[in-house]
Amino acid sequence: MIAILDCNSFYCSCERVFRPELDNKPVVVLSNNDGCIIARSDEAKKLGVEMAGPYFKAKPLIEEYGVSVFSSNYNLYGDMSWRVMETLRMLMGKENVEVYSVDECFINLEKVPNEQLQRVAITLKETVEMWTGIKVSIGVAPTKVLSKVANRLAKKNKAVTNCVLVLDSPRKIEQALQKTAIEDIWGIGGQYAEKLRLSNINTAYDLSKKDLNWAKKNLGGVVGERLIRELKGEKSRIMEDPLTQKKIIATTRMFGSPVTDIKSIKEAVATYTTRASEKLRRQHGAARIISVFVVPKEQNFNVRFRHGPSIGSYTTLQRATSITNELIKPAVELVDKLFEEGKSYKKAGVMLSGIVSDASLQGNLFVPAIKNSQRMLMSMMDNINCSMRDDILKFAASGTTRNWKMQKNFNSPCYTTRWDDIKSVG
DNA sequence: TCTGGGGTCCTAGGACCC
DNA sequence: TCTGGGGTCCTAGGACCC
Repeated sequence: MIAILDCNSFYCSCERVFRPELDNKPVVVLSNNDGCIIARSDEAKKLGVEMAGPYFKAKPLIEEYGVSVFSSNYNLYGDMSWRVMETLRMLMGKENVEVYSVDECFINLEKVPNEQLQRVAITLKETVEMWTGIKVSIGVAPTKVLSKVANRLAKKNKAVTNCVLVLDSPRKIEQALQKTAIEDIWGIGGQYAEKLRLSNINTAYDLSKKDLNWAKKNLGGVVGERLIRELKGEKSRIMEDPLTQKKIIATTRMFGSPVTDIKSIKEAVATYTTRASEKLRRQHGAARIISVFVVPKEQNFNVRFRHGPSIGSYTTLQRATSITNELIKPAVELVDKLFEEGKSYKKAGVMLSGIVSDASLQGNLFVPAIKNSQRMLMSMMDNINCSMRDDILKFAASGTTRNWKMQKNFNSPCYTTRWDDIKSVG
């Protein structure tokens, strides 16, 4: 059996751990740039605050009910996430925990006898909550997709399930599938849901009855086929190796306000490249392809949502590298190619791909070998930036004024990752 | 006035190779 | 009087996830 453990209203819960007076009060967390709402506590959901809705639209409601508002604080969430995952790795063995996202992970329960599943799940839940202060929900079932179904129902009926639901018999699975609408299945998005509804397939149960060839034709080939296998209880998505490296590393941001000068865009791109190469070094990788894109601010007021077209280009380097300044140079050159005088931009991004492991770096006969001193400099900068504040050390290309920086008007302190911000007691 | 950021996997089609 | 078949790699684009 497989479990999925998922933190309840994760970002809100993180904020509340350090502000216990907000327990049982409505709380929301905003996306970067304070643009839209990306997490809501149960109390905020009940008030009718919508997920992913723009903040300015929900503002009247938020003010009326005195909802607490936070800008996103990814240092805090990343650290709290690590604590949750580390707790589970300690309890179940790290080879049995697959981190799926910042607030979710799959847990392999193959070795747990069926009659103990419920007890084990409850122990996991209680231990995580006690050690980290973060509330979680757990769904257990024979496959990943079914465990997602279980998890969703566990959360939906908190009063009955206490946030733990085990689907350990064909009858329980069938009932759960009947209670799950087609668009609530993991892997069915808006497009497919609409298509399926037109064919009169309305619940997960209906879909589980379709045959595999039908899925192959109508549900995106092997992806759909696997999904239906999973719904039928046949394992088709296995536990994945936690050590695999990311294939793409991206750092992209909206600007705090539209930008019209190339210098600011170059500074932003240099800064994003710095961030991205830090992520790259963290997984001991090196990248051979660097792409840069910019998004012009649309002139048409009717196009209000979803980023307009982005304009991008990429450079393939002679050899893979993880050294920041070797990546900044081509990145900034790409900006020269993309930027158009007189245009106004609202977003830019950097993506690293063609990633190989640092250990297996392919040399290229025509470029000199990497200098060790560069490597040491990089790792020193990473250490200093990590242990002190963000960005204490940076490259001159990143600029010092940064009027493109995003807005964050409701920031909470970095309680767990910055010495100056640690809570004092008594 | 004002709508995020960072990923994954898959398919199709073209280029190229033997 | 007639032009294969199979494989790999790359890119663009679609769909989905949290």
